[in-house]
Amino acid sequence: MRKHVLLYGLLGGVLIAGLKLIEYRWLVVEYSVEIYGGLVAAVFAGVGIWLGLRLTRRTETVVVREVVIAAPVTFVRDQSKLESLGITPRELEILELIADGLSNKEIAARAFVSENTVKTHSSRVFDKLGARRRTQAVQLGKELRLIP
Amino acid sequence: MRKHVLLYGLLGGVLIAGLKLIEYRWLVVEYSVEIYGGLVAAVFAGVGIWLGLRLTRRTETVVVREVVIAAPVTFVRDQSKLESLGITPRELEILELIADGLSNKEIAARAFVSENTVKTHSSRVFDKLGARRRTQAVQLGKELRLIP
DNA sequence: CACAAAATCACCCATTCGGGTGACGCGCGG
DNA sequence: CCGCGCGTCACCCGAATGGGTGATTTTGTG
Repeated sequence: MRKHVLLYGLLGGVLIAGLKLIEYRWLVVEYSVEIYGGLVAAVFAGVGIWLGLRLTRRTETVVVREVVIAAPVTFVRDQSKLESLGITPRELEILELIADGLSNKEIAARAFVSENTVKTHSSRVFDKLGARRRTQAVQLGKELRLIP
Repeated sequence: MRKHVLLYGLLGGVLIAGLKLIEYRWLVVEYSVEIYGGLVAAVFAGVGIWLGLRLTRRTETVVVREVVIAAPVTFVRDQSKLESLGITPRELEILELIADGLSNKEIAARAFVSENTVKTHSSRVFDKLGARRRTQAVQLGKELRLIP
């Protein structure tokens, strides 16, 4: 920065000196003062632009901040698969309870229905999932993103 | 950019005109040509700098890239829990197959052992996990990071 | 209201599962 | 060499599970 200012001053001095020299030689007598002014203007404008570029050279800082997004534990149920399989809300609920490792009896107690009802729901959901065992139903349910 | 160039040209024209005017009024007769040149130089240097600034204005770009680091599919078995529970490799293997939704018979076929052996292993692993059903064992196994 | 889908419950039967017990062989470390 | 842990296998029994059928009630929608 300071270096540039000094350089600018020095350059200016040299130019002034040069102009002075030119002036007394032939420019003034040969050409009009407009030419002289234009020349000076052009030179200084050029120097000005150059200086402007120098002074404002700003390295384009690209800050790349890598942010680790919160673990995608955000379970989203695949509603479309749920519909395409024709699994009802109640059946899904039973499936979730099965996945929690509960027995039919425990599920019945928790869902306020009879054990037979739980069996019916589970049978239906197994059928829709193509599962033969509850463990398989759980495995498929997780794989198909029906349960967390 | 083009706008700036046009503006610069226009400004230059106006200045030239102004100078022309000044020239015929009093500047030339009152002051030396050095003053005149200096004035022109100063004006154009200023304009040049301004133009330089305009043309090179560069906004500091901060790019924030949100990167999802390696999905937490990196399952690491909790060896310590495995040891503290006294679960043997074979038992763990059976547990994994149970988690895959296989029946004891299927597991027996896959592990090249009799169904009775599978039952023994599963019984032991259930006991060590404190599970009463295979679904519960799977649930606990996943929770304890023993199986994926 | 009428109809369909969903939810509820029951019963039967075969299979699977879980729990318990006992036994045998193998390899390793005291 | 002997004991122990591990893996293997067998048998029994009761409970849980699944598979099938049928029926009633509830609920939502046209």
